[in-house]
Amino acid sequence: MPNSGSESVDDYLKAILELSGPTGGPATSNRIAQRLGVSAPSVTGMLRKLSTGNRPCVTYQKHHGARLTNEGRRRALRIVRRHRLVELFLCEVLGYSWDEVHEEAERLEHFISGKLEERIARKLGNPEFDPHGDRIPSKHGTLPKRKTVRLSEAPAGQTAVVSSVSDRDPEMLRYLQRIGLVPNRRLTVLEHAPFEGPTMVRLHGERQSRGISPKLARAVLLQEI
Amino acid sequence: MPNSGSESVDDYLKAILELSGPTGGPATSNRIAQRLGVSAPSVTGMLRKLSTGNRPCVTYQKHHGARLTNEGRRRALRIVRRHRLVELFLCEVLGYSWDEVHEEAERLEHFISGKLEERIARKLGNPEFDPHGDRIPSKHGTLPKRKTVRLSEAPAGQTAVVSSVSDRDPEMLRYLQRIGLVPNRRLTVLEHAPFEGPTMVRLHGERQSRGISPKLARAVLLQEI
DNA sequence: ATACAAATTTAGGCATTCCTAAATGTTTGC
DNA sequence: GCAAACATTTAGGAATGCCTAAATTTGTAT
Ligand SMILES: [Mn+2]
Ligand SMILES: [Mn+2]
Ligand SMILES: [Mn+2]
Ligand SMILES: [Mn+2]
Repeated sequence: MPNSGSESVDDYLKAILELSGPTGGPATSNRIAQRLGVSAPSVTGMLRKLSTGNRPCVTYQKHHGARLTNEGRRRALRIVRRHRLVELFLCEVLGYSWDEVHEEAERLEHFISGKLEERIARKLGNPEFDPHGDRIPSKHGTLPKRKTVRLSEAPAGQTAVVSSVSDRDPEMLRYLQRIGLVPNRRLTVLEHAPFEGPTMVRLHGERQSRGISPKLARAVLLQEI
Repeated sequence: MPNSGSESVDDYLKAILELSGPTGGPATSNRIAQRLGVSAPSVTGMLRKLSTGNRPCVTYQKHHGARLTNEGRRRALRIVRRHRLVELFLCEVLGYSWDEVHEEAERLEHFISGKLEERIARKLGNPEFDPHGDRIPSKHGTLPKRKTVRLSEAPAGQTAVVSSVSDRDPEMLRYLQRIGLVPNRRLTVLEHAPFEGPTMVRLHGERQSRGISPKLARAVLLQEI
């Protein structure tokens, strides 16, 4: 079976994809362990397994982290596609709110057949973005990368549009929704207050400026307009 | 964790529920093994496990099969509810045909959260029947039993309505659909031809009578009108 | 250059769930 | 009532994927 892959394997590949970032640098054991909530030795074992076989999913050098192979990247993107399609489907078709969908998708992503993936995508009109503003990889495994910057690192004075927000913390999502810091919202970055202070922003269409905690500001990606 | 239950456990409980039939008699190891496609020793091991713990799901006496406890029945019915809701959802919302849904539901049934179950049921208007005519257990785990008889055992001369059809063989389902032998269809049983011959029926609204193979006739349940 | 701290791997185990081969219990035909 | 036929359990073991404790390696800071 050249095409197996368990729930665990899926999650490791996805974690490596996300930790590699836009650069495609190696993901270290500890980062993977932290993200997946497993011990570091478990990661070592899995990396060894993923890097062997006739179609390895990662290249792995002891003590120097893991990178996805083309095969691994293809698989990871397929899971990400399913994850984001499921999230949007739950919102659009079943009335979920955007803070409820990530947890559900994290489970379901592993059990969506190719046929179901296709039907969901068709039902949604082959969408390009999930509810949090993240791009949905194409059915062929391509994912155009956007030039984005974290709100926490955007230069003061810049006017930009919210590209996406992190989807992992429901409470955070509810707060972002409440203050209107959602994908496609325009805003101007006023300043980053010193000593780990808030990032001050003005959401377009509102009079008052608003302070965003560093933690929140790191969870919001902006795109130039 | 009193409320765990893996995919495997789910499938064993469901198998025991279905093999017990309306009488609630014990399900034997070999029948369970055959239905789940595992070896008999695997079943013995699982039954031993399921029958112990602080909230056993089955009662089990060596060499004499297993019965569900109330707890086990509750769990099994929850899986059956999810299975049938998923089947109907795939048909109604995602355009699946009735021969495609069983396989997909067999996988997904294990990963539907209570919340998702609820949303699906609501979207479908709290339906009572799945696409093959089987009753969907209520959210509270009740399943009214219908008085049915297999077409293969219905008395000649009886006029009845198709109650449900077995959903496990896609090819069979496509054939049944093609000839119109579907839930709610009325028909009259003409005779059972000897030597394992066909059951002759007349579907109401058709002129010609039709021969149904014993195998097919065993897969169709009738209800008196 | 070296010693320490941090990151990572190795060693040894546990839980699940499955398997085959062998032993044992149950049922049935005579 | 008994032996063969059949059903079921026991014994022993494999694959996954996880863990903790104990090495080991790496990189940094004197
Ligand atoms: Mn998500
Ligand atoms: Mn996942
Ligand atoms: Mn089914
Ligand atoms: Mn199943």
